[in-house]
Amino acid sequence: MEVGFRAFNVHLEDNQNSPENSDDSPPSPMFYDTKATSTSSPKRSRRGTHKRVVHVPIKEVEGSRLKGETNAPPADSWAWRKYGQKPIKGSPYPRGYYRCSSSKGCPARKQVERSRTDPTMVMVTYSCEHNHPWPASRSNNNHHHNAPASPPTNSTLTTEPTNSNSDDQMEEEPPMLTRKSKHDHELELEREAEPEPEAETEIEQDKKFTSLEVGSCGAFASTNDQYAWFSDFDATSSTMLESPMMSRDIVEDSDMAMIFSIRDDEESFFADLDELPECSTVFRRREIEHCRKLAPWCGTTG
DNA sequence: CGTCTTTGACCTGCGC
DNA sequence: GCGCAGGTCAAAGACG
Repeated sequence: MEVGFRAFNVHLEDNQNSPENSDDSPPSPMFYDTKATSTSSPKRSRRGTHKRVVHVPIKEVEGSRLKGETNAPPADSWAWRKYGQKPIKGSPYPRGYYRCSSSKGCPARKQVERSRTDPTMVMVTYSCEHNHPWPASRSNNNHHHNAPASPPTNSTLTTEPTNSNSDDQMEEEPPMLTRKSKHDHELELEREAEPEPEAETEIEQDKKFTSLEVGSCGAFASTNDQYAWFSDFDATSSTMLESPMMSRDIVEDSDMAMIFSIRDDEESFFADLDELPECSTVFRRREIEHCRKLAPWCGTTG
């Protein structure tokens, strides 16, 4: 199973400086101005939508790789359907275009492209938000272990999604699961179904987050389901922190700041875990503990 | 049979 | 206004 959707680098595509460019050379102007301000045409509005760029280690992606896809989409719990692929000038890797297939009219889209400078990373650009709740079937399972992660809020570490309203909400980047990975994911969930000691506290956290989330992600029903996918992240502190969703609130916490500072260590730590395809359960536990060390509030109610 | 991937063509936005 | 590049559509084929 995909260890989860770990965004090692999350950036809000805010016109201005997209730091991520530092990572990937900025050959494509898109990264700088894609986020236009007017979403006039519902159809092809290249710059009409806000985009969030997430860097994900290819390793994770491999887990969900579909038939030798060069850059399979990192797994999140939404169902994505590929509708196009294009070679990008300046990049040796093509960019894949995916749209949410969980719901028919869902405008959510994402672009998956391997990093030019770091082939081990894939850049996932999300645009538009889901106009439907988190897939119920999945959320049910997810609820088994709601992670105490972090407050689901929009925004990101670096920039505040001025994007406003609807577009931004995408934050809900769900731990997506592609067709095949979905199955695996569910199997994993079954294995993990066992309640954990932290369960209660996690629930508390969940409640807490629930209240927080409301309002930030208004586009779709703000319910636990909405963030059910969080469970996929689980206590993956590192993931959560960098997830576009939670970043903002988290960052507000001084503790979190510390976490960010140590993120490098975490990365290496989790990187090793990545190697383990089915360590999700252990992984989560360790993450939780780790998280607690880093942030006392993590995994506890107070 | 339904869904998804692939792929070429078309459309739109932007820079010159 | 023209050309380039990115983004999307839609048909065909593949897979479960």
